[in-house]
Amino acid sequence: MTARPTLERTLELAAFVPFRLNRLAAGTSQYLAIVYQERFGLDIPQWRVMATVGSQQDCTAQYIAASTRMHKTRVSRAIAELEARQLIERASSAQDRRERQVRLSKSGRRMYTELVPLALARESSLLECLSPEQLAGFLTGLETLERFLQLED
Amino acid sequence: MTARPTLERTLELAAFVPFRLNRLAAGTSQYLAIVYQERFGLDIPQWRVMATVGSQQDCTAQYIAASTRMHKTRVSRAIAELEARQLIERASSAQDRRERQVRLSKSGRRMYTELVPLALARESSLLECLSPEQLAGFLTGLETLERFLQLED
DNA sequence: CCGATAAGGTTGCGAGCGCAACCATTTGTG
DNA sequence: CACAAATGGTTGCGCTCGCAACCTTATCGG
Repeated sequence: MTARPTLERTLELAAFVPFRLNRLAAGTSQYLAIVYQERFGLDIPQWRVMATVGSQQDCTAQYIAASTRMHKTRVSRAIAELEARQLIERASSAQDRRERQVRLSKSGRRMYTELVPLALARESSLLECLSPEQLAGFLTGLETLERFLQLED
Repeated sequence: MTARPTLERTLELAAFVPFRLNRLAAGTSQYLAIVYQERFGLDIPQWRVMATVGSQQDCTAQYIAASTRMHKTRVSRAIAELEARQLIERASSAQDRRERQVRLSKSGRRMYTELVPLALARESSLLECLSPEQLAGFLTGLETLERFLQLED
């Protein structure tokens, strides 16, 4: 356990948890990039939109923004690019003509069904470096931090 | 424990660890920003340079880039801004006139001694949401992941 | 029923970042 | 000793992102 008094006069960045979490997140993204980027030519916003639309068809840009925690302009641009690549389709909603329903196209769904197992396998291959007890402990801490920072949906 | 078969055909982003780690890192940065940003007017690169130079005086830009894992251009610009604010000073090295030794100025050191306790306290206040056992388990998993992804110095 | 306000979504713009190219200096090699 | 290659660091450029402003459509209040 790395207990540490609060009154220290120096700060080692390599031991500072916020820094380590940023570094870990970047490393993890890098580790995952090989599946969505090199193989499918998606960047992170596009990948997140694909993942969201794939599991929750007929959703709005707003819903995507909320559940991915991305800014709505970032979502808007990712959607526009995916539509240009004909991976998703948009239809104006009948009830509310401001919003547009987003769904996967045929080729989008094909990519999705190919992409998801690879992404999940990559996640597993990452987490396999942890023993079952380590994984459980890590996820418990992660959940508590998420609740504390109100990061859940 | 969130065991999950690898052959699932759908992916819930909210349960996908790489996504959750990115979200946590962003949330943590946000949580920390109040000390270095609002109070001292530093952005993240500047804050990291300050932290590094403060604990390791007379280091080079290269050393800062390596230990913060930032791109050397990002470091170069952060240093230039901190120098313009007279928080750090640079002196050309005698042995190798390409490199420049970076150190905190008087006012830089004053800011550092004010900043470090606040940052550490903020880190503690974040981690206090975890029980001691949760913290230990979380840090253990974090370390293992760091080793696996080769994120250490 | 009309005007004000809000909500879904897009776009112009400026800031920050990484890549590649560059300058200055040092090190290695014939 | 000279020249090629490597290293520390900076800068031009294009890309991405978030903010603010905007357009369109819905909703609310009188």
